[in-house]
Amino acid sequence: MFMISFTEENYLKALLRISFDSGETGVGTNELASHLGVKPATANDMLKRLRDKALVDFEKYKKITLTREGKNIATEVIRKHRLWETFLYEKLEFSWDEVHDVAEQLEHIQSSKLIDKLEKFLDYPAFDPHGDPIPSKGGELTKQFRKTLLDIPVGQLCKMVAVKDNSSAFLQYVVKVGLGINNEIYVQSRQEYDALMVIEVNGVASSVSEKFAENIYVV
Amino acid sequence: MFMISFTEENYLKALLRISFDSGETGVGTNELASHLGVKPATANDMLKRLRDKALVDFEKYKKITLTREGKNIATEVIRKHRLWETFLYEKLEFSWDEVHDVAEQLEHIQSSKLIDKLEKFLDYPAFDPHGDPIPSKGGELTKQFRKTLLDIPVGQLCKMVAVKDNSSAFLQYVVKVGLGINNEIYVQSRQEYDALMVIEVNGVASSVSEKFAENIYVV
DNA sequence: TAATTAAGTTAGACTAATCTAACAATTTTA
DNA sequence: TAAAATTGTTAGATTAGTCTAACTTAATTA
Repeated sequence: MFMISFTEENYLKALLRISFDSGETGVGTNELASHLGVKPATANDMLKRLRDKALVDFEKYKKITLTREGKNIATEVIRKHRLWETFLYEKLEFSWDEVHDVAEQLEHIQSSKLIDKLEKFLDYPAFDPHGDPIPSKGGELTKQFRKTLLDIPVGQLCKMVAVKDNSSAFLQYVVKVGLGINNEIYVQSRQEYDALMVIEVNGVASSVSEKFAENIYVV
Repeated sequence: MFMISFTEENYLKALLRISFDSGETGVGTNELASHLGVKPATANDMLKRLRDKALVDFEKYKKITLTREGKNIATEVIRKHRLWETFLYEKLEFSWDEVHDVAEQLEHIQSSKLIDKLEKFLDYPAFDPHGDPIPSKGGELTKQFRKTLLDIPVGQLCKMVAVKDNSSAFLQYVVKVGLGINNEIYVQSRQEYDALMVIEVNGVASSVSEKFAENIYVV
């Protein structure tokens, strides 16, 4: 098996995440490029290299899909990412919004022994600190149907189980509203015009935007 | 402060290690190149870049030294390396000879918060699993005068405190002889001709070469 | 359906890190 | 001290990953 670089791993991971989030198999070049913060031309070059390595499939001007091997690698990277996040949160006392950026680096450490031992040390966790499922060794990224706060009607109570956006900026905002995993949220009202919502968490009411609401997963 | 790459960090670390081990301040290009497994020309190119960044000092055809800033970065990399080794050994149950290679990757993770929290989690260890001292935050690599097994006269008892060579190959050999940190060694005999020694560890006698003996630190 | 806009690709260039081969300076030694 | 050996440097090339600018194809819409 040939060497796979740090950068290639990031492309594969992005492809899996995008297709997973959108629910569609194929991913576009521009979509991928903007997700990775590179220019479409750059992504196009890399995609050709990944195709040569049989990690992605696509025809000129058509959507991109991961091959089985590409998907396996991407899943493994996500597995590592989420295990490291769990380690940082549970063992090193990192806060919820700090774990992502460091895990972005740690996920690329090459040592299957390391990740297996880490998993054991953490006692085989099923979810990371953001509520996302951790794939098992050689496993799949499980598709769980999830509602967002946007789907909850006015007057209903729900419970936050995970977040979609893992950026530090968003998570700090979530903390500021008084929210965390497993907190209950009561939907007080919603504006027709711009979907601005008033929610109540632990007795404190806050206004949140549509963009905010669609990044909060609830049950 | 400008960005410092993975590779640059390795060059700085190598410069510190070589000058530390040899006891001399200046390091030669060939010496550095062979330590890193690259060609002298490659090392020379990199050294010019490091000089531009004010991390090393040297004049054409002269020995290379680290600047204060270069030394600080190198020391920090070594600090990270040794803390990660301690983590792998103590928390993840890695064996003594397995920790080095993984720590070579982990030492380049950029997050001062991570390394401070890791140090706290490990309860501020002073030595890594190979017996080498862990520099404190912002500290120096302490020069400890150390004798090797080669310095012990026939008929004398000593105690192994550390190893010089951290390669997996060497460490596996050490384990095979029945040696570990803090084990007592009795020097039974030594050949004049090639310095071949017979040592006794826990009642078991073994023959070891000069090369082996000079990589074992004792008190 | 033809024109416009969006999406995707190509060509050519740049930087970092590496190499080989040739050359220059320094050190050793006969 | 002159020749040989060692050590260090330069020039020119290569690869991965990125860019800009120009171009092509596909999708949308008037």
